[in-house]
Amino acid sequence: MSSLSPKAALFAEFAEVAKALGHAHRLVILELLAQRERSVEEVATASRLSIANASQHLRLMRQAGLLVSRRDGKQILYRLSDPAVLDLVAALQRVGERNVAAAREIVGGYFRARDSLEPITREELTARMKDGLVTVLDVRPEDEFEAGHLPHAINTPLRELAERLRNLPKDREIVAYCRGHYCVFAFEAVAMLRENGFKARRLEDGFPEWKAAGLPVM
Amino acid sequence: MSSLSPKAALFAEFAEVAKALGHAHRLVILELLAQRERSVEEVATASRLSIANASQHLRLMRQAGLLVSRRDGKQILYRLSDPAVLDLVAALQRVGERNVAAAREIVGGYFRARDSLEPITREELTARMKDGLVTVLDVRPEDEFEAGHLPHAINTPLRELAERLRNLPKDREIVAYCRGHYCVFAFEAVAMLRENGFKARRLEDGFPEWKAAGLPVM
DNA sequence: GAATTATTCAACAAACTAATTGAATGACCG
DNA sequence: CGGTCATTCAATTAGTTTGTTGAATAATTC
Repeated sequence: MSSLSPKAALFAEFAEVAKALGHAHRLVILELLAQRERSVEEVATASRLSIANASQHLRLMRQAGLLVSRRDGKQILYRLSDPAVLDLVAALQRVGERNVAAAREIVGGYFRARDSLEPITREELTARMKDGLVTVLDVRPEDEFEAGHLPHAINTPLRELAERLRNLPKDREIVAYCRGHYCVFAFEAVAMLRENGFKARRLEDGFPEWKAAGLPVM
Repeated sequence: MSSLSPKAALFAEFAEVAKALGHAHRLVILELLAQRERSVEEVATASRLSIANASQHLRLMRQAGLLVSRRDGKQILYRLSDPAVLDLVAALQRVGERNVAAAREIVGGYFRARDSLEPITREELTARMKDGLVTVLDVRPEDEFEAGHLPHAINTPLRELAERLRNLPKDREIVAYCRGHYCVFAFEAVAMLRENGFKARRLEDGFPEWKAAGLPVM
């Protein structure tokens, strides 16, 4: 590295960051950590990896500057190093969605089908919340909800949604959100709600993007 | 791929895009193609790779959706598939610069030293150009200048700058630009100009970003 | 249609990456 | 201070990526 020209060295560093994004498991881990700080074990469990394997992926992303870690008692907690990491992942997903033929097919075949119903933007939702016109539904797991959520949001993890439908208003519009743009929970929730006669829409992306945009969180 | 859940398949596709960015040579090639469409041979020559090697990197990036190619007579010409690719590379560089300790050192040691002089933003430059207050200097190679440049810009490749200093105005501010944020030409040009008593500054980034921002080009 | 030119393909060795296993480390708790 | 728990390290294996070489392909020109 030291023998390279400054520019070549810099580009080599940028390439390291890109490499750290270049694995599906690591993108899954990034989405998990975008919700909240987690221990190695939590990451491993949530992403269905062995502890040692998760630890290795986490170390690699920390070395690339995507994550930072801190010790809390026996545990090591990891989180995103910077909101700019979210922007990077968003840019990656935008290019991926736009340009990759295979991804386009997947998006077309699964996500788009569940989304003929236009998603609502953060701006729109903010306006409607101010007017008290919507019920906001957070369909992420409870622990992620606890770590931060939209103001006045109701938490109902997807698995429990069917049983709790009676608690939701039929007359008001419901806006569901989850982890991010490609999180399936919100798609599924909207589909289920509509099948049961609710007025439901999906927020265009998830909690991390809302928080990163500087909008109020609880 | 077909056996994966839709979300896992999508994340695997995003990972492919990231992998395609994960090599210093490919980032160099992307910077070259951000200036203008080029043939395989031109890319190979400019990036100092063998033809077969350059061809392989280009194919890989095309498969990932970063590039598109077309045939023109005997040659195959490659270009960026979409302006979103520029955003992605910019996001990557931002994270790289912010988070990677090694990169920070390089940036500190080389780029920052040459840039105590604040760079000028696109907005500022647009305003000053309107008032006719600046001379705009394009220090990229001639072929890249020919393919597109800022309005009223003067092209003086860095190698020829020393000989052509007499042709530049001492009383007006000179703003130099080149390929992008991490292109060394503009840094070097500003340093040389200042050593010779000119009022010189650097544009914050390069021609591709200017064009992508929808500003006028010639 | 044969020769020329530009690019890609195929095969290979070297280097690197991913996942697994089990051992080592380091902080906490009784 | 010894035991326990969470994480990391080290070693291994299998698989992937990189760059090189030379042959194959595809369009053009003579």
